[in-house]
Order: sequence, then C-alpha cells, then structure tokens
Amino acid sequence: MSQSPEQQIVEHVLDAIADQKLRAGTKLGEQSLSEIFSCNRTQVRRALATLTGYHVVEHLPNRGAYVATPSEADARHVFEARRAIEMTICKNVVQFANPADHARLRANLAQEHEANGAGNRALAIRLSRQFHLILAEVGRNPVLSQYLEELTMRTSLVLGLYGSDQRSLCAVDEHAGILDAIERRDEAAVCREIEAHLRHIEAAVDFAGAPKPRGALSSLLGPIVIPT
Amino acid sequence: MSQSPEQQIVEHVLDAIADQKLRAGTKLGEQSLSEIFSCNRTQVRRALATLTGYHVVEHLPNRGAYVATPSEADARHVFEARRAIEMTICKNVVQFANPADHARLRANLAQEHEANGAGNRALAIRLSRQFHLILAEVGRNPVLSQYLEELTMRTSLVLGLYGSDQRSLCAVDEHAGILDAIERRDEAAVCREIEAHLRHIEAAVDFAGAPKPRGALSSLLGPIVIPT
DNA sequence: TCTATCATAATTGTTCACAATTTTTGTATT
DNA sequence: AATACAAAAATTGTGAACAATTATGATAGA
Repeated sequence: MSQSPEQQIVEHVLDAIADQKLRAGTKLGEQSLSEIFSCNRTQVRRALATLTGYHVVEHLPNRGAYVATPSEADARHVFEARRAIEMTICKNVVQFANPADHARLRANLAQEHEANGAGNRALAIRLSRQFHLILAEVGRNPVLSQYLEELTMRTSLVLGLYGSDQRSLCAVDEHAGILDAIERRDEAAVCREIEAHLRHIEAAVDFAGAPKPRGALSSLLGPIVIPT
Repeated sequence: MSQSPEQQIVEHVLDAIADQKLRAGTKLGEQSLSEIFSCNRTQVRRALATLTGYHVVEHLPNRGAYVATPSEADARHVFEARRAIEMTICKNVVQFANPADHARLRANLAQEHEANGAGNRALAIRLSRQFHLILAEVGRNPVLSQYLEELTMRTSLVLGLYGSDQRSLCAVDEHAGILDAIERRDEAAVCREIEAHLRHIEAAVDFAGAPKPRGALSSLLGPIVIPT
C-alpha cells in the first residue's frame, strides 16, 4: 500500500517545496532524511539523485544536496519554457476537454476561491499550481505534463526565493477567465489569457529584493514518526 | 581528463541510441556494462538511473534496464512537444543569432550535405540532430535546450524503431531553408518552416510497419577495451 | 582579540558481501 | 512431442562497513 521510501522522500520534498515550506538553499542531509523517513541512506541517496534530475535540488560533490537556488536568468528561462509548453497544452485542452474536465477545473477553482477567502495562503498556492497541472492532464500529452510538473516546481522555488507582491495571488480571477474561454472553446482567447497570466506572475516576482533567507530542514518534511 | 565512468556510460549509450546502433528493447545488463566500461556495478546502476530519468531507458523492477520502446502515442507526444519547444527556440534564435552563430549553423549544414553525398547515413542522422541542438544553444535558453536534447534522443529511438522512408533524409534542404530565413531575420518564415519540417519528419514515420527487431548489446557500445 | 594550525567530528562517497527475484536449464510425466 | 515442475544459474536489490572529504572546534601564537 504505502509506496517505497524513495518515492515517499521525493514526493514529500516536492510537496514541501511547492508549499514553500522548504526554501531555496536548505541543506538536505542524508542522515537527517534517513532518520526522518526511517530508511536506509542508500534510498535517500537515490531520492536526492532523482530530485537533482528534476532540477529542484543541487548536488555539490562531497558537500551534499541543497534545495536549488535559481538565479534570475534561470527563473526567466523557466517562465519562457512554461509559456511555450502551456500554450500548446491549452490548445489541446480546448480541443479535448469534455464536461467532466470542465467540472474538475471548476471544482479546483472553487476551492481556490475558498482558500483565498479564508486567507489560507499555503493552500491557495498549492491549488493554483494544481490548476495548471489539471490543465496539463486534460491536454492529454504526458510529455508536456511531466515538463510542466517540473517547471511549476521550479516556479514555486522562484516565488519562495524572491517573493512576489500580494497581487499575484489575486491571479485566481485569471484562472476563472481562462476556464471561461475554455468552455467557450475560444482557442485564441485561451492562448492570449494563459500567456498574459504567466507574464503577470513573472512580472510580480521582485528580483531586485534580496533573496529570502533559507529555512531549516527540521521537521518540515515528513512527520512520519512511527512510535513503534 | 577522462570523465567519470558514470558520465561515460550515459554518453556512450546516448550516442549509440542517437546513432541508432542501440535499438529499442535492447537489454542493458548491469554486469555487461560494468565489464564493457571496466567499472563498478554501482556506477552502472547510477548511469542507468540517469538514463531512465531521460526516458530513453525503461527500468523494470527486478528485471533490469532496457532501451525504451516508445509507442506510437509516445512518439506523437514527443513530436508535439518538439514543435512547442522548437518554435520558441526559433523565435529566440531569430532574435539573438549573431554572425558567429550563423557560421556555426552553416558549417554544420555543409557537413550534413557532405555526409549525405557520401551516403554516410549514420553521420547524416547525427549531424541532423546536431543542427537542432545548435539551434537550441543559439536560442540561449538552457531549460529549452535540455528538454530538446531529451526529445531529440527519444525521436532517434522512434526513427530507429519504426523506421522512416528515405525521403526523411532529404530534409536537409529544409534545414537550409530554415537557416536562410534565420539570416533574413524573418521570424514568421522560420516558425512556419520549422513546424513544417517537424511535421514532415513525423509524417515520414511508418507506424503501420512492424517495429524493427531489437539489436544485441554486444560490442556496440564502448570499445574501451583496456588491454592492460 | 584575531588568525592560523591542527585534531576531532560529522558527512559524503565507494566497495563488497549477502538477500531476493527472475531466468534458464534439466527432468519427469502425460 | 509437449507441458509441468523443480533445481541451478544468473541477475537485480539492499544494507552495512570502510574510505575519503569536508566542517567544526580547540589551542597556540601574534
């Protein structure tokens, strides 16, 4: 039932990054992780290698693994890649989306609104990312889905590192606009809006401001403490 | 000077796949590889994990690693992703390319012509792939470059698996047309031509024909036999 | 007080032996 | 012959010990 320790570590770290609980620069010590997830160091090692492949972890030889610290250039490259990929995804979405898909997106949107209303920032961020990932699924191209998963992760890292002004969260309304256009099957509008949306997010990033300090690993990750 | 065994294995396997010497379905045994590259099995293991991350190797638990066998759907998804990514790359190329970049592309094109004239199919394929990778470099977005590297690899796998009629090699002329448009800084033309080019390659793939048989590992890879 | 040096501790990297699983081979039975 | 079963061989997976490297902290000298 419960998956392998390796997958567990990968997913927990990804979640923690997406939720901005794990910040850029945080050291991911092998021993710490093996204790937190009560598993062998070998499996930690593999998980870290996988995360390094996703570009969300940087591996310094003999010095350990750290949550990646993307530069401004990295960030801009990630945003450009997102525009390229999400544009194509959206074209597919307009073509393929059925009522069930629409419902799924609507449901996510409602949750997003609710989280925003309740001031639950962490949940709002997570649901916002989720919206894009659902779009990718509906687009029915696993290759693009996988790339977007990686890119949204890296985006989370950027937003956590450089921060963004408060308006970026109001972008929920942009999601609503995109979804409306999708239901109208108005491809041109969808493309226009998704691109604008991504540019707004990028514009909201404050690269001038000093990168925020890194957090500590501590018990941010998996409180999977088995009391035996 | 000489890189780590792990990188060596990764690059040799990627080269062999790009050159279509290693075909889809070929088993990559850990022992065989460790003997061929005269290194530890651990390093083979890591290399195979990396290749799995690139989607060019499939890992079946307890059964070993095999050169991936993309389905027709996989292939179409890869081509669509390529269109999305190379389109954006090309826009950047038109914007950023300087005379040195033009020269680099011209040089590659000349080699391609030569290889075709000499009937050196393997070299022609390699140079054709190279052309796209140089474009990516000139586009100056490492994120897109890396994705394209992976996607061209997977394309090689597809072409090797399903084969393509002879015309696909004549596509060299399309490269020439693209380069011309780049030098004219005609963005619209470049985009139109690169998309057409990619669609031609996809159209040339014969999915109806039975997948070609897999090859043997044998000594296809690294003849790095150290006679001691 | 600051810096340099050295010993100690902690962390990462590598190797190897053993366990678990799958594949192959051989044999017997129908 | 063909199939089913069982033993043997080969292959993959795991864990732990050992080596190498880096970080830490104490001590001595300026």
